[in-house]
Amino acid sequence: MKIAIWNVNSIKTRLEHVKRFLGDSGADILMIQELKGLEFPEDAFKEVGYQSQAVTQKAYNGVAILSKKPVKVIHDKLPGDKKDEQARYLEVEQDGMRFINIYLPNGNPVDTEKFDYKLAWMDRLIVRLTDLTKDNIPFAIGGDFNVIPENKDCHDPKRWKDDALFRIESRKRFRAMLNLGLTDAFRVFDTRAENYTFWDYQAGAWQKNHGIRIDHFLLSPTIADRLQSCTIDAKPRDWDKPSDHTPVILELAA
DNA sequence: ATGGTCGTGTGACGA
Repeated sequence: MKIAIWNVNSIKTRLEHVKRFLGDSGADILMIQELKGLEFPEDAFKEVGYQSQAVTQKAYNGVAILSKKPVKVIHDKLPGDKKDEQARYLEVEQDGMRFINIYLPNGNPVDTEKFDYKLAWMDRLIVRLTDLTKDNIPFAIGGDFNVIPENKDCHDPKRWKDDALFRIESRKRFRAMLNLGLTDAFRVFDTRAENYTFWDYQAGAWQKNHGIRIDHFLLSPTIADRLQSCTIDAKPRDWDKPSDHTPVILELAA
């Protein structure tokens, strides 16, 4: 089966892009982030053969899971803080597996409460993934992690040195997730630098390949055993009016 | 060093 992730930077603006990607990729499941609005075009996806589950809020954030087959929603927010209203987490079940879609907080500027929120959100996520691991529940978590794991995951480490996406506090927590026994699916197949999933709209970043790798798939051990491929599909970044992110596609043995 | 770009929703803020 094929599962993809994509930060679309507004579903209203990128509806045709997403439909085109579904057609091109034939993905069984597509997890999208940054919907950026209350409305979700459920009917438009139904017309092309995908049911959807969406968690939305006004203007910001928002995540959805599109699927050819039905899914059961397990959590529509990250457990651990009843006061957290931001639409950033969706966990569903299909065929005994959990698929978790996240839009992890950006965290900039680092000298504000936004960075504290990011780190606290990551701590809650580690608790959730620890629980799933203890219960031996097979899962794939994917989405916009807003973390640059290593130097080679950005074009210019000096430029990112003090950024919330690259600060040691963020990378340490990402590492803690890997240390649960999870696999960074993309890195199984390609360990080279200059593989990116995001390029800023400004300063010709895309044309110069000045990007960062911040959209990830992490797999629990039994799912990792079925891993066949994980690739970055850079083509949609070159379409008209693109998102600033591009999809990552995961293939698992049936 | 500065300004450079998008999106929401029509301001300023977020990325």
